[in-house]
Amino acid sequence: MTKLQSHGREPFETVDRAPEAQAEGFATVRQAHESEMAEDYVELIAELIETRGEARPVEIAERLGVKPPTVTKNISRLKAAGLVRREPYRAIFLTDAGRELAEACRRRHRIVVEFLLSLGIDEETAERDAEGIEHHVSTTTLEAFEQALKQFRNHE
Amino acid sequence: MTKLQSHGREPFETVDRAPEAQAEGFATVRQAHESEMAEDYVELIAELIETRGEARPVEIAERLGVKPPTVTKNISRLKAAGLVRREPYRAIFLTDAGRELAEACRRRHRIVVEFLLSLGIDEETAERDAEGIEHHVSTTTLEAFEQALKQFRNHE
DNA sequence: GACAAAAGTTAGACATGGCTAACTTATCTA
DNA sequence: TAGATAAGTTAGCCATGTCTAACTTTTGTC
Ligand SMILES: [Mn+2]
Ligand SMILES: [Mn+2]
Ligand SMILES: [Mn+2]
Ligand SMILES: [Mn+2]
Repeated sequence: MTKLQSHGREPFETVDRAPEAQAEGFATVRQAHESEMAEDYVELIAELIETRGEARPVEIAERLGVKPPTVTKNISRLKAAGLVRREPYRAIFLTDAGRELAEACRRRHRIVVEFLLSLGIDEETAERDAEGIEHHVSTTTLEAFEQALKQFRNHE
Repeated sequence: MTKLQSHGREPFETVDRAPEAQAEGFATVRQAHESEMAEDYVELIAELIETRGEARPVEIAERLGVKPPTVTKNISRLKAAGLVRREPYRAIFLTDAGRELAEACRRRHRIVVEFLLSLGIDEETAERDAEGIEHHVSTTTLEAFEQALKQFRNHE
């Protein structure tokens, strides 16, 4: 029976983890940030193609809130990564790999947003927070969100 | 009565937002990433001081999974930002501002972890995902998490 | 079809946050 | 207390993702 000195009802307890486990956690976050640019771009490109017929750098820049040269540079990185196909001065297309990644990202994005909405959060906040959160949600957590969402839909 | 062609039970609908709103969302994510290093460091420093008596670069490096020179560089940034006080080759202390930030971050971190745990997620996954998610949780969402947690604790 | 406007690219700069190699300082131990 | 070991720093490199300024290409209009 360790943990004797009980101190008046502390609702949370800081779990202390092994240093390596903690380090791995931070490494996971850094990795997530490395994939983030690609994920947001292909997701957006897929949506632009669907809703506007094509994906143009100007529009990508406008939606992401960055300047056109940033888009040019990043698109060429995506091309090098085999996610998009494109010739200079023309619209941007997704490769099969790009389309696959985009679909996975869109699905994940929607689940995160819907989950936040189910908590009573307003649409604007849900979208904003989801835009960052989505990249840090593991498969396990995504499934938990889906599960909670299902419960919510049955219940209310 | 718009939206005529109903297609077999689509559980999610992609909300299309104004370009500026979307851009603001991405800008928010970028800002969150700018504060992330400082937040993770002060949080960890506070915990090391509490549990080990002092915060040493080696230990910070080990826990973050980075090399010592990275810590040196980042600590000097934190010092420039007024979050940390320290002399070369000595342990690291938090300023009042640093302590305040650390407390807010620790609280937020705990809430996110507890919330994920309440969804049935295992501890290791909860901690890992929370490490990234915490930086993208607005006040609104944090409150919603707390609320859900309260419900959960009452219920089960 | 010429030319103006819009879209896109290139070049070059900058901040951030990682790294290694080599050096300095502090701590431990025989 | 000397010498070895551990801890910490410095210098310099790199990738990422942002920007501005200037140039090129495409598009739209008269
Ligand atoms: Mn995103
Ligand atoms: Mn997204
Ligand atoms: Mn974190
Ligand atoms: Mn993030």
